[in-house]
Amino acid sequence: MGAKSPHRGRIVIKLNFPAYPVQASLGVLGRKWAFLVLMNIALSRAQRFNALLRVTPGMSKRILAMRLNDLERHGFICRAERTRSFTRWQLTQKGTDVLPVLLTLIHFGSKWRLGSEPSEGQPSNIGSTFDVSFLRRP
Amino acid sequence: MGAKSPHRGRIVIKLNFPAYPVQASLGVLGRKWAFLVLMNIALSRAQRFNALLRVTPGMSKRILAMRLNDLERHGFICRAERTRSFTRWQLTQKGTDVLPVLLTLIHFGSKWRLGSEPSEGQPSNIGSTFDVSFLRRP
DNA sequence: CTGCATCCGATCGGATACTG
DNA sequence: CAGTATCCGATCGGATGCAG
Repeated sequence: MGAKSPHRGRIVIKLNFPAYPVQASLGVLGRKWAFLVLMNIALSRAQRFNALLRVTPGMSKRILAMRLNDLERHGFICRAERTRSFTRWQLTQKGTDVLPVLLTLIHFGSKWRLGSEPSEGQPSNIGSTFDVSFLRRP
Repeated sequence: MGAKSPHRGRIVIKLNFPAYPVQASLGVLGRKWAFLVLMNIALSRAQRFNALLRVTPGMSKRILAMRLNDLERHGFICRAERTRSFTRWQLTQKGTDVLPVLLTLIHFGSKWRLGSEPSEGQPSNIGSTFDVSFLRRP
């Protein structure tokens, strides 16, 4: 993936990413609610449609359905169970591999208290909470 | 930040993030080109307007200016030098703290070859390359 | 060289209502 | 319960031109 070539007597290393992975990631996960949906599927036992809807205040049914489709099409999640009355979603391997990104992002976000800065105004996600009450142990 | 309360005889831990950090981060960095601009400032010696423009094929002047403003207003970057003929941008501490996120994101993106999947179609960033030829050592 | 102003088509996502 | 269909205002970002 790297190539060397002389450049004014110096070593030049040129990396060329055919499809730049960062923006490509953000293209899917950067959409509104997407990361949140992924997290909630990852962490909750409530991987069913209305449950996900409940733990994500402010997100509409339509957006949830869209995000589930996006995430499924891109291989982040899959249907673990599908009866005639409900569907249960779960992470794929790829989806699981995103979690480290998520954690560093949370770490960063927490450190800098994103969302409470003066210039932030009204972030589009204001009021969205992350409810992990489902994490109760038996 | 956490609260315990009884719930059907089990322990319930409820975390409530007043402003959810993930989406808040993405609100700034998730916009098109934003992450890329931040990276190029971080890694290149070419922190000047047209230089950034050159190493980011496909991005328009207007968008670069917008992203620079966004990133500056949110404290990711600042002007290191401003003469009447040019400006040099550099990362702030906050901007530097984003790099770990970036690295995990690159790691993930590389593993899954984002952008080259069948269902990806035409990612919005197609053709954007990450040129680090400026990393030549003296 | 480093931006800002304007225009404009494309896309996004919220509200609401409907369906198997 | 788990979505789909339709509408619509808001926003985004690309193109182009102008300015300090």
